[in-house]
Amino acid sequence: MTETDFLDDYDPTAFERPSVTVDLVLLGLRQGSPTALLVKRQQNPFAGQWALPGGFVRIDEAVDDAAKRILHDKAGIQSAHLEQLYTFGSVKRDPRMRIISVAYLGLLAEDSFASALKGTPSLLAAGIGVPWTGEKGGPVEVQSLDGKPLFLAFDHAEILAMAILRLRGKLDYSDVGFAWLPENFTLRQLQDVHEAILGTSLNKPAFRRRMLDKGWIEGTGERETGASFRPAELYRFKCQH
Amino acid sequence: MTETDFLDDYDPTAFERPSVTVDLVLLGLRQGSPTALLVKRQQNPFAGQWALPGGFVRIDEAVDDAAKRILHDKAGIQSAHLEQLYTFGSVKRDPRMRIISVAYLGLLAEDSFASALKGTPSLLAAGIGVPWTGEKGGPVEVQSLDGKPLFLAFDHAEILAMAILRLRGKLDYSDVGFAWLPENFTLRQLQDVHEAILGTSLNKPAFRRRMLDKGWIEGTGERETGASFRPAELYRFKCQH
DNA sequence: TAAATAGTGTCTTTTAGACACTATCGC
DNA sequence: GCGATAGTGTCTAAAAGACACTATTTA
Repeated sequence: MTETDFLDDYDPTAFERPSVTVDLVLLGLRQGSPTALLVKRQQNPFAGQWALPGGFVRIDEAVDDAAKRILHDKAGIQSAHLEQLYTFGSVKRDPRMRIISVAYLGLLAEDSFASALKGTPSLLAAGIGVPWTGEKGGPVEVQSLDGKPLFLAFDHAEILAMAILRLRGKLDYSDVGFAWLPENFTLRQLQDVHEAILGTSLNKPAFRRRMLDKGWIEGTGERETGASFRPAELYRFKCQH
Repeated sequence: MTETDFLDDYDPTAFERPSVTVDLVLLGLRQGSPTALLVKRQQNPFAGQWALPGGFVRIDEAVDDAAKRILHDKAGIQSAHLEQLYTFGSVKRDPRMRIISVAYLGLLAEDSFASALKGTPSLLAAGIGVPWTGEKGGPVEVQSLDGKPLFLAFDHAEILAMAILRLRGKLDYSDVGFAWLPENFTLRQLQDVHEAILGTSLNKPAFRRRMLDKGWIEGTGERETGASFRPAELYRFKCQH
């Protein structure tokens, strides 16, 4: 509240305080589909189920910094596109105690995602199921890469659903569409990312026109290598259009 | 963090916990301009400056419920369009102690706004200054209704700026544009609200077409009264298009 | 009938989708 | 030259802006 007449009414030290945590929705692109990084719970509650990586916010640490620290400590990732998503604050979301959790959305480039999986064996890559195609939100269905359904602990399915909606919503007015691409990329790759996020197919000429007209990207003059056909030009994202 | 192997590493009871508060950005429309409700701080820090109404989240209370309670207790408002905005979590945002604040955006219809001002004398209506027109965000300039600049306490100018950007961003894909209107309204009133939020003027025929094509509103067959010229038809918002 | 605003018809401009076509690479 | 994909030209459809025009009410 940070407001003095309220402090008069309620001395904060006289009230029990909630714990505050950060939960990370870490999304990458695997085989053309959005994929989340999860950790398996070893103990109750929700033992054996999967959860978002998370951790406590320390008393001398900004919430944003806690998110970065947990990204590093829990997922072994040095840096990623990280942004605050929403704060989940219902009373009983953790059955043990009052925990308010600030959720963050992190987008991992392909190499980042792969090395996190390799370097931290407790992590699992999970595909995002049907309601990805849905509109309204609500909990999301998640499945392991071999197709088995996974059950997420706590309200984490709801958090994941919100992450996905945010991603879609921000796709065409922010730089989130570039987070899953290497520094230099082809327009085809960019279109693949957009199609994966939106879950639809897009018109090629229209997509090119829009992307080039926005002025967010510029050609490098270089071309992709390794293709057994005509190589496409490589583009790069011009920071801060 | 609601994740057991983390609980093993860090016993939450062993760590000092932050206080969690809610701050409300309560916006109404006064004389065609967006206007915020502020309270004057009586004590240090920031004594004499203006702040957003706020209060502590109780240990047995959902954050959303805290926002509703503070809306009622601090502003005397029974109900309003209230949605979570963002969580401000830097370490030194309150110089006295560690406070993490979850900001909410509330939109008040004209009568609600007026009766809040009347019923709670400590509240002030403040106009929103220049950077309202800006694009990027950053702190916002605020002025009293007679044009004098006001200085907001803490990071509240930043919170207010974010509220404004959120409002603009959600205007054409959500129902926020109706929150400032009575149940029955004319298309001219609706356009005025949109123009106030966007800070631009809009094309009348195009605006009508878009609104009617969306299917969110329906005519009532009634007409406005009290006009000294041709009265306009009254429309109503069809909940949940 | 004058004043003032509600509400509409239509032309132009812009933007998006469809689709076919040309260009260029490795083999 | 063949296969395959990059990249473009152009037609069409849909949406948005501009602007003038008609309609309706009060005074």
